[in-house]
Amino acid sequence: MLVEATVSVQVLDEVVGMGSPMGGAVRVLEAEAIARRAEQVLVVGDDEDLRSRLAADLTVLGYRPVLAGIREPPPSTPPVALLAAATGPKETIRMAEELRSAEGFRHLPLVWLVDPMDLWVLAGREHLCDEFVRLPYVAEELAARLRLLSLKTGRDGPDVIRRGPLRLNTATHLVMMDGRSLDLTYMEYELLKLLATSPGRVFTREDILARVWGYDYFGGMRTVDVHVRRLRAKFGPDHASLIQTIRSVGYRFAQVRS
Amino acid sequence: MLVEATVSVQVLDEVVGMGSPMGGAVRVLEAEAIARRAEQVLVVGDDEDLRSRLAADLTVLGYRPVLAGIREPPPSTPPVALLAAATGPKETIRMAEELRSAEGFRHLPLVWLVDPMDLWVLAGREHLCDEFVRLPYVAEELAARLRLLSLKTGRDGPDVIRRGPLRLNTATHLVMMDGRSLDLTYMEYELLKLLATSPGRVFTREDILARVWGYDYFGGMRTVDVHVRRLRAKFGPDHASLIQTIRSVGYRFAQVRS
DNA sequence: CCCCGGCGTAACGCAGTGTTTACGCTCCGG
DNA sequence: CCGGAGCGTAAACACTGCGTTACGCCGGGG
Repeated sequence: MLVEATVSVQVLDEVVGMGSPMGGAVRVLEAEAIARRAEQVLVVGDDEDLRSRLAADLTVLGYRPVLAGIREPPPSTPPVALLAAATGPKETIRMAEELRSAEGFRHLPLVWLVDPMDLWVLAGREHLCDEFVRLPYVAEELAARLRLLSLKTGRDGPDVIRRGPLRLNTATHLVMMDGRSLDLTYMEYELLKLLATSPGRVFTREDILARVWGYDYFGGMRTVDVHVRRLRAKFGPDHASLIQTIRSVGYRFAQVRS
Repeated sequence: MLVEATVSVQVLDEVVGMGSPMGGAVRVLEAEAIARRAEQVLVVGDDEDLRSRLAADLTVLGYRPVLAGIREPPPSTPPVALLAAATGPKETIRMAEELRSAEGFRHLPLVWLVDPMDLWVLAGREHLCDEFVRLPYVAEELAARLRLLSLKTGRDGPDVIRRGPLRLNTATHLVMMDGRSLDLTYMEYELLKLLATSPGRVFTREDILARVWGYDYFGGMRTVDVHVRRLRAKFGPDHASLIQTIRSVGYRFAQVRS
């Protein structure tokens, strides 16, 4: 499983690496399909017809659909979920809320399938929806949106955080920069994980000390500075600025385009 | 065009300045002024028909479209751009690459308008596309995607204070004016945050010193003046009047439509 | 026992910021 | 028309906060 995932990333990077005209694009799609053969997509909803069509299309696109009804708990934790409700937008909202409040699915990116007439329900509910597709959907659009979503959320799976040149596998504690693995100590890893899980967000030294060192920790603030410096040193000069200093406030992980 | 804009600003300032009773003519001008304050959207491309339809829909949706051809440089730097090409996807790619390599537009979020037949061009070009809309587009979908995009790029959300052309993200400490990011120092940021959280309310220098510099602070009042000046300088001549001086009283943030 | 990696603390210098001062302009009342 | 209060502006000054280095403690493994 781990080996498969690694191979996938490499193949995808190579494919993305070359810019290509029309003929190449087809090859890109095929190669991508092969690369992603292990990637699961959760399809949840009560619209049997839509669900089965999605399953078929996803299979062609190289994903592995995992079907679930609206009341049954999802059988596994795929990196992304499609919400397909026949009973209308109210049911979609309910499913989204339920998934977001369920342990293990809190950060699962949600893709809504929405009738154009029901688009109004999204207003003010953007926190429940990471992406949406207009019905009737087009398979190519679905594929493109899933690709964009995977780039934007920076997650290659439930355990892998991707931020620009950085890969952080929270399951194996493996950290990679530009494909080279970084040897981080425990505190360095925890600090980086905190910052990288919320790119752009500013953390004060108090925040960091409390959340990494523990709420009962009592020590100097400069501890954080020094650990940030050690991280930046291991990042190398090209990527030292991935962690930015906000003077008189704290630190933040840079907002990088994936 | 330039004259219109100038007039609008003057009228707005007057209207804001006094609590004003107004006749019909003033109302019209005020509406223009409000429109000027609305969030700008750059519409660039060679599809005249699509461009004008987008302009009309965006206006209805409360945005302010800024049109540009494919060869002319954009007249300003709005926070988001729509790419509308009639000559097909190759032109869209060219436009995206050009904008991304142009100084000042490097981080401009790009929304592609794509024919379903041309969706393949997106594969491997995700770095040139932050969002896309399938043609023929639906106005409600466009609105929803623009909203989602501004959430994801941090231009809107629960932590963002929106005041006219100003965006103050308290989570990332990022401050934007008309889509351009402002580089503020800590005191400048805190001062602006205080004023902007209560637009229209007048703060005396004592108020400001106590709430920004601390109740135990003891120093000259002119400190506030100097920091206000630096803020206005960074706002630029067009927006310097966002912070208004109330002679013999103090300062206040202008009341603008957010 | 010693060695060594991981971690916390202290000290120092510099760049970036905040503060003070000085001067000129504008507005307004006499 | 004059004078003063209030404010804008620029520049000099003072200092804080951060990066950086060095050092010492602690715990685990050889």
